[in-house]
Amino acid sequence: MPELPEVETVRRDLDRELPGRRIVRVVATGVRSLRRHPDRAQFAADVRGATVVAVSRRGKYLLVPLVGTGEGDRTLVVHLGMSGQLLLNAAEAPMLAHTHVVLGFDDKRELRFVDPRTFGEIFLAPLGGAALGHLGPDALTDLKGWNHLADLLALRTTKLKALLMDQRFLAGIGNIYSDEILHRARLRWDRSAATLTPAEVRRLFRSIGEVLGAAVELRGSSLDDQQYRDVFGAIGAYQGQHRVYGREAAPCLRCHRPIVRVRTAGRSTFFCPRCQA
DNA sequence: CAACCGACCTGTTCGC
DNA sequence: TGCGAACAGGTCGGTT
Repeated sequence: MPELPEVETVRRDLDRELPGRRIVRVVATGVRSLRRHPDRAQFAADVRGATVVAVSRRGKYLLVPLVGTGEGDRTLVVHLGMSGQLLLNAAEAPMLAHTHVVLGFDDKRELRFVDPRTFGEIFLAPLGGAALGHLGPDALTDLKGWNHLADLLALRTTKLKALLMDQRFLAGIGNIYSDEILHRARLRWDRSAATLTPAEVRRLFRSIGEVLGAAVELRGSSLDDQQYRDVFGAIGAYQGQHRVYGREAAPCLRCHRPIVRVRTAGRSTFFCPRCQA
């Protein structure tokens, strides 16, 4: 479910709400959500009593550095997977099904990790550790210019969409935003990365920033009004700006020809065969 | 290195 | 109305 804009929306809200708050209660029941911590009681003991320093993000991972954890300071890392939500609730609010981890704060609020499909996870990592070492530059904050992107693209023969979604190449882009970025850049999903002209690299660079930036402004995409929610339970609004994703057979908003959907590597890709080349 | 596949899960939607 | 199949924003590991 959540890609960079959704995770960034969660990050911004949590970074406004949590720093300075102390964790006074931990419920750590989710075996799969805490799969890196076979000893969940130990995880709870390590987190209890710690104070949130800040909330940052790298790609689709949320990073919550803590001071005062069991064995020195560590970072709480959260990945939402396909169906994960982080909700900031009053302690007395009813508990949703599939709530796997609850952090109770010293202001009577709780941060709850809810995740029906359990593809997401939560774990503690050493501060500044190598837990996320496989990630490439963050697609929103680390791309310094179109030459930087040109350098990354050089020598890559992969298809553009696969490359944009490869978290080792650029961190944060998933199935929705890769399609939206490539449509805005007027590039086909199956173009080999190494064949881009300088003008095309520039279009791709601009499109990455514009699509992700606009999606963050609108607090992400909530496709079926049930899935992605921000920490207050509200949906995003960027789905109303989608130009290709979920629009099979609908007219392209640029050239009015029908949008086409293909399945590759088990997932849907939407594009306009006329204006993407 | 690149492309594809199944696996990991639950919930919702679609077609008969 | 019922029921199985298909599908869903992600990632990993294995195979070709």
